[in-house]
Amino acid sequence: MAVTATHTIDATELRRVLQSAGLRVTRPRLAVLTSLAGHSHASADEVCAKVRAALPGTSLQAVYNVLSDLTAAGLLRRVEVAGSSARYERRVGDNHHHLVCRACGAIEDIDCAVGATPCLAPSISHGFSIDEAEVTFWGLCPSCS
Amino acid sequence: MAVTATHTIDATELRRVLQSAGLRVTRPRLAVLTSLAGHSHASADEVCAKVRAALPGTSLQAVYNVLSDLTAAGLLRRVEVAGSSARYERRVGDNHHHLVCRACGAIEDIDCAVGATPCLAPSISHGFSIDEAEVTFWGLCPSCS
DNA sequence: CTTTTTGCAAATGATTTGCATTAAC
DNA sequence: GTTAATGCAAATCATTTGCAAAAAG
Repeated sequence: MAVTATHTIDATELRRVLQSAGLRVTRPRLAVLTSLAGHSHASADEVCAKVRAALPGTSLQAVYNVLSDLTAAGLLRRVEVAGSSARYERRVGDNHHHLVCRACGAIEDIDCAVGATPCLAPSISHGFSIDEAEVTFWGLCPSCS
Repeated sequence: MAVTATHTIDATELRRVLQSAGLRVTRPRLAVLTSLAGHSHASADEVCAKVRAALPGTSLQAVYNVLSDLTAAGLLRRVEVAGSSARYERRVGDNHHHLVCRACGAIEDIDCAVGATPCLAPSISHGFSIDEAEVTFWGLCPSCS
């Protein structure tokens, strides 16, 4: 039976991504990457739900494994925002920041004004060698305000 | 039996703090506030250990209750850093930031260069009304680097 | 055929909840 | 005396771990 065209296009591309990261190409991994297309910030649960739509019977633990492997390989970025479970996104390595709605938890990406890493420097560093400045903007999204 | 002098001084001050926040003055609350003196960033477990030194038999759940009440009353600030349990500090309302060691988890306060809240503004706000910019600087502390 | 992944179950850790007892006011 | 806070146990939630069965290269 033929694989649908839309999946073929994605899969070929994603297959390459996995292989160049030295990871085996598996159905759960392709499904996780596919589910995180666009600029979504999905939790493990949400990813699992989307993955199951394409690959029924996938276990939540398998999703956790995949997310962890892909994050370790640098293919995903794990975003931890106070008060909610971890979220994952495909934008990596560009040092962007996040805007979080206090009411509904919605997350938006915010491009960093400065391209450098870290993009900010504190006045006093207490002798630390700083490699990243993580910025979270808190507020209310248009629908909640 | 006499209360020790050092406790009396603290307690009088702390008692006022609790009362002006509309909270009852209890031994566990005084002990929690005392344990968070200085510029410590302690977890619930650490607070509990310190509290028990002064007030043996205090339950961890009571400490959680107290921390939650005091945070809700604005007497404590809860700091959540990715990868570790929540920490509490007594510096509130001054919009300061944190410096975290990736290796040992040590946390230092960083005064915000700007006094305003939020101290930063993103270039694009996606229609959000932003009230806070939370900044976490990641790096290695002097002992770990 | 060898090694990595998956899937399931069970464990862990942080935190919250419910409720009777106790302490503040 | 009322009302709020404590202490204990049990529940919950996100996440990790261990191991046998299945799939990838």
